[in-house]
Amino acid sequence: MALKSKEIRVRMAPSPTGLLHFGNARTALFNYLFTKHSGGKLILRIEDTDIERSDKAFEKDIIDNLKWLGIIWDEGPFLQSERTSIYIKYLDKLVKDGLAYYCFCTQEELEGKKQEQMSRGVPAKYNGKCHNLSEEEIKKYLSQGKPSVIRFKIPEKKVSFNDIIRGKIEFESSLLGDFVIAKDLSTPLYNFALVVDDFEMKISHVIRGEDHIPNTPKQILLQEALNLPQPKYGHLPLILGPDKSKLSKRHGTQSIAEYRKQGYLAESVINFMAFLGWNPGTEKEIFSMDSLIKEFSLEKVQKSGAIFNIQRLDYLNGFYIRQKSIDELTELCQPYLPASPAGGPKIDKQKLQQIIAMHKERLKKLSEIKELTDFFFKQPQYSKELLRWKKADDEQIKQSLDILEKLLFKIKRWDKAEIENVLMVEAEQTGDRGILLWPFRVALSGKKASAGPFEIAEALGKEETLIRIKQAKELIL
RNA sequence: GGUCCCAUCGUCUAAUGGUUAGGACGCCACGCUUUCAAUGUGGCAACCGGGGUUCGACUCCCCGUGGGACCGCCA
Repeated sequence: MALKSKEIRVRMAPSPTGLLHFGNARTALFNYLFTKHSGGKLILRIEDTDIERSDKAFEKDIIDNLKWLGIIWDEGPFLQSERTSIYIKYLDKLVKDGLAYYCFCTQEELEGKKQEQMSRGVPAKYNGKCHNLSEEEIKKYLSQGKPSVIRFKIPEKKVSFNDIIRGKIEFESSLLGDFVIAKDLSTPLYNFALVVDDFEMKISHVIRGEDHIPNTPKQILLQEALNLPQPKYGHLPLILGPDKSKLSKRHGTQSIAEYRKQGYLAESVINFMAFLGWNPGTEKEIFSMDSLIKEFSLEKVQKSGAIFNIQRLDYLNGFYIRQKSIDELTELCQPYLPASPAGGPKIDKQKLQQIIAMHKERLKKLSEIKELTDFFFKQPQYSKELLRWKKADDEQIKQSLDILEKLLFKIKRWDKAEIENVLMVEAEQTGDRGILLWPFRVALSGKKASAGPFEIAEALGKEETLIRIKQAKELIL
């Protein structure tokens, strides 16, 4: 049965049994892009039928991070746990119609069967043992309180659907086995609740991970039994770990929250995720959410899985950081910096912006700002050897520091251009600028790699700069 | 084991029967530079294999092979 309405209605249906991770988030993004591109409505549905594993904290994490990413829905969030009365009607009908039945098999019994089937090389599926139970037997077992579940009676037929991304996919339903659709009359399970909800919410397109392909025939059969329309399906390729298996916890933390905490920008994560399985067909690689919406189409989605490549995310994040204004970037870096300098020079807002500005293009993620700029907030600690430029001896280093001290002391207008002017004249005369400039930079930063010494000196201020030169001299003695 | 899905540089990918197989990340070299970045230039690097179809296959078909997903009273 085809959907009557032309309206495009799409759902994101995460289950709150874990944090929002790259897999979920990418699926959510593609749902969002598809919906917005086609002017449809996006519905957020929380699939929390499993009360054991569902957690409000996860639900909150998913919602918060979806918002942070800029993936905004039009309706919901709807919680399946609050919709049981709706499912019950449909479940009831199915049982009354004889299309679903009680099963009293124990889990041990079932597990043994499955192992046996697999070792025999036949499809692992339920054998339909309880399908032939009589009314009396069922009543008896039920009144005895014997544990039971409700299974859907699979009709034997070919089930096929036309996947938007993959084309025709066909299954033989006899290989499926009667699956469990509810624990009891008031506790529906995933496959059942989903089919009812997709109908109730008038979902036109189901866009989800490839791992759901095997669920699709089950859901189609359920739709047919309930006489419900069939939405269109599109199965996205999986995001893979370095070992090419489905991305999961064993590949390390993949939660969006964790990346966010490390200082990845939402725009980088979005741009990155979009290209995991999709590309515009042009050589353009930098996309904002708006331009993604404009150019996205499911037809251009890849069929094969994409390995999660952190280096690319880092590159993108560095790129987006460099696009930020100093104002904005300073704001973003603030949480990663010490609240107040411990023993170092006073740092006001303008100074802070100066410091951020000189590290802008060295940043791959915001959290790195701490390590990069720590010497502004406290006296640097370093070994004497670090002051040595190439094969300079102690005497040479001392001489350089003396010259620096003398020249810097005389500077009236303390800004980086003036400092550079004064020092470069001297540095050029030595024939190797490093003789003067390397110890200068190390004395100020205590690092073997840092931003340029002139801008550091300017930000540090004349007094602090001279203090640090003196400290370097003490080290060399 | 069964079912299903997939297959271009290390990675993400372009190519829709005719290209020196293109771009990006990463890597290497060089330039700029006191260092590290950023940046510029250049380089290395791929059509899984075998059969067809065709004047011509990365592109279409078949068979292998390889990888993956699923086979829950999870979603």
